[in-house]
Amino acid sequence: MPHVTIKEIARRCGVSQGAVSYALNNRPGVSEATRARVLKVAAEMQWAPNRAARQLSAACTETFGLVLARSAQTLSEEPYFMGFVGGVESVLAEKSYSLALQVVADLDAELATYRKWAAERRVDGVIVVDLRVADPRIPVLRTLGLPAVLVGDPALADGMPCVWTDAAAAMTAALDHVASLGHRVIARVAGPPEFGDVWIRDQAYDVAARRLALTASTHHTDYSATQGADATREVLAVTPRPTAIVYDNDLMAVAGLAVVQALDLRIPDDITLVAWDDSPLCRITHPTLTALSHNVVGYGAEVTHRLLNLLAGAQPQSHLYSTPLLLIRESSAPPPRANG
Amino acid sequence: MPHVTIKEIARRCGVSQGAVSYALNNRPGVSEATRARVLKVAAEMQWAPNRAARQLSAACTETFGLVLARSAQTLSEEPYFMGFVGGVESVLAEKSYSLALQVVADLDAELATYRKWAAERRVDGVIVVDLRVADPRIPVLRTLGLPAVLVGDPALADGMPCVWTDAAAAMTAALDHVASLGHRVIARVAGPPEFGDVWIRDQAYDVAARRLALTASTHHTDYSATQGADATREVLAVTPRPTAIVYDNDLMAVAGLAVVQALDLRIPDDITLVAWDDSPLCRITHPTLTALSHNVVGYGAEVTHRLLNLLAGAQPQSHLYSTPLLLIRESSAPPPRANG
DNA sequence: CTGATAAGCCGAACCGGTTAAGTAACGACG
DNA sequence: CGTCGTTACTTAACCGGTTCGGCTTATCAG
Repeated sequence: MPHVTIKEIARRCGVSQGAVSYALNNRPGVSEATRARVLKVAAEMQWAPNRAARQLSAACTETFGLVLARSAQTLSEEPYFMGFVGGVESVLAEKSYSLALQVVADLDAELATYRKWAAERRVDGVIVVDLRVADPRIPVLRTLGLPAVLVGDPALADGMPCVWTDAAAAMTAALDHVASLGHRVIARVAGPPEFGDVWIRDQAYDVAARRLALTASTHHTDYSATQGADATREVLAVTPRPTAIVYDNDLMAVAGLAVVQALDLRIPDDITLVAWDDSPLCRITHPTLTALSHNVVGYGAEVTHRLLNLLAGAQPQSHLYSTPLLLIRESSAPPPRANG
Repeated sequence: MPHVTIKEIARRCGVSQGAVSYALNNRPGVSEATRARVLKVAAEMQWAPNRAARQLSAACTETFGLVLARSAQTLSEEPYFMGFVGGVESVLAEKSYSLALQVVADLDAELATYRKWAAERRVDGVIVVDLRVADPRIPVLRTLGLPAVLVGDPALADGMPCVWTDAAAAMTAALDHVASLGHRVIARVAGPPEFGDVWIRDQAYDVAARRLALTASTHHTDYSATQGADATREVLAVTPRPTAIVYDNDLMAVAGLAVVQALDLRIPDDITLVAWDDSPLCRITHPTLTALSHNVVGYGAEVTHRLLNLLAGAQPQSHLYSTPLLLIRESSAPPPRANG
C-alpha cells in the first residue's frame, strides 16, 4: 500500500503536479473547477502532504524545540514542566506545528542540542526555560541565529525576546504578607542560586526584608523534596527560630509542612508557610498552603505565541505575562507571641 | 549565511556528491584517503545532514510519536507522565531519535493525530499510553499500519505488542498486606473505570477481597486530587467505617491523607493508607505513605526499546516490565481494635 | 480582424540528501 | 595479450513536495 502522493492525484485528475500543488495550497493559477476536482480527489484518497518533502522545499519545519536540562527523575517530581508543555502544545496544535521535546542531563548537552538542531535545520525556533545568570545559551543561540524566546526576566535575557512573570513583585507581596501578620524572623528555602529566577527572588527577598526590618535567612537547595525537608530542619534548628518560611516551589513546601508536623509544631499557630508555584498540592494538604499562584499553562501558551509572532516578523521584545498572585490559605497566621 | 550542504563539501574536496555521501555514511565505494579528506572538510564546515532531506530519501523519520489525551491541567498534576517521557527520551537521545509529543483533549483527537501522522509520514512509530478496555485506538493503528507499542496489560492489547506491569499481582500484594495487618473492612479510591489499568485493578481487588473475606468497596474518580478527597470523605462516612483505604495514585492518596487528618482521625492508628505510583510525594508526607512503587522512568525507557526493536524487525510480543513493589511505610498499621 | 493581456496549465528545476547504474583505471590471471 | 574482477569514483534518478518560466487558449480593447 504505497503512500498517496501529489503525483498520483495529478494522474487521476489528468493535470500536472504543479497544478495540483496550486490547487491544494489555495493559490492562484488554477480554475475553480479544477481546484474543486483536485480537492475532491485529494480528500477521497485521504492525501496529506509529506512532511519531509514540504520541509525540504519550504525550508521551514513547522516545529519548535524545547530542551529540558533536568534529570527525568526531577522532571517527574516537578509538576511545573508538564503544565508548561501542555500550554505550549495547546497553541501549537491549532497551528499544526509540532514540538520537539528533548530531555538532557545538563547545560552542555543542551547547548549541543541547539547546535545540532541548527545544523540539521531541525526546528524553526526554540523556547528556552530555566534562564540562568549570565546564561551561556544566549550567546550560542545568537551565533547560531536560532530564533528563540526566553522564559525569564528581561534582566537576564540580555536583549533577547523574553516572557516573564514579575517574581520580584510576588516576593515582595509575600514578605509584606508575613510582616503584616507580625512575623519578625523569617527564612526562605530557595532553589539553586544559578537559576536566574531564584537570583531575582534572592534580591527581592533581601530588599524587602531590609525594608521591613525582618531577620531573614536564605537556604539554597536543588528544588527537590529531600533538600526541601533538610533545609526546613536546618531552618527550625536556628535560634531565634523563624516563625515563617517561604518556599521556592510547592514540592518543598509540602515536604516542609511534613517536617514541621513531625516535630510536633503546629501550622499555622507556630509556623507560617508560604509556597511558590501553587498547584493542587497546596490545596490538598492539611492545613492548606498559602501560595504564590500563577497560570503555568497560560504561561507556556503565551511564550509559544510570542515565538510564532517572532517568526512572523514581529520585533523582538520582552513581555510581562503576569505577576504571581498571593493566595492566602490556612497556613498563614500571626506568630505565636505576636502582639506580645 | 547559507546552510552547508553535501554539495559544497563535494566542491571543496573535488569529488562528486555521491562520493561524499558514501564517505560520510561509512559505506564502501571510496578510498580511505578520500574518506578522511571528506570527513575532515565536513567537520571543519560543521556539516550536519539536513533532517528533512534525509527523511525524504530514507523514508524514515527517526521520530517516535506520543500522544497524551489529558488536559494540560491534569498533566501538570500527575507527576507520572513527565517521568515516563523522561525515560522515553533517555533512550531516544542515544539513538539520535526524537520525540514528537502531542497533548490533545480526548480520544477522538488522539485518533485524528494518528491518522494525520500516518498520512504525513510524520513518525516511524508511536507509543500508546492510558490503554482502555476495548481500546478504539488498536483497530485504527492496525488499519493505518502504524507501528506501535502499547503501554498496558496484554489482556487489553488484543495481540499488539505491549509492555506492562503486573497491576493485578501488585493489587493482590496490597490486599494481602492490609488483611495480614488484621483489617476486615477496606475501601478503594480508584481511577476512571474506562482505563484498562483501572479495570485490571478492579478485577484483582474484587478477587483478592473475596478470597480474604474482606468487606470491600470501590469508588471511581478522575484521578484528580479533588475527587480523591471527595471520595475519601464518602468512604469515611460509611458504616462500618473502613479501616484501610487503597488509592490508585499518589496524588489522591495525599489528598486523602489530608482529609483524614482534617477529620481528626489518626494515621495509621485509625486508618491505614496505601498509595499507588510511589513518588517523592509519598515520602514527604507525615506520616509517610505505604505505596506500590514502580520505576516509571525505566518503564518509559523499556517501552521505547521495544518500539526500536519492533522497527528493527523483532517479533511483536508482550513483555512484562515489572511488578510494582509494595513499600511499607508509616501509614500502615493494624486496625484500631485488631486482636479484639 | 489584429494585437495585447491574462488566465490556466505544463514541464522542469529545485530543496539536500541516498543509491542504483555506469565507467575508467588497474592488477591478476590464463 | 585479452579478459575478468575489483576499486574508486561519476552520473543521474529518486524521495514528494514547491515554484518559476513559458506555452496555449480565451478575452477584450482598438
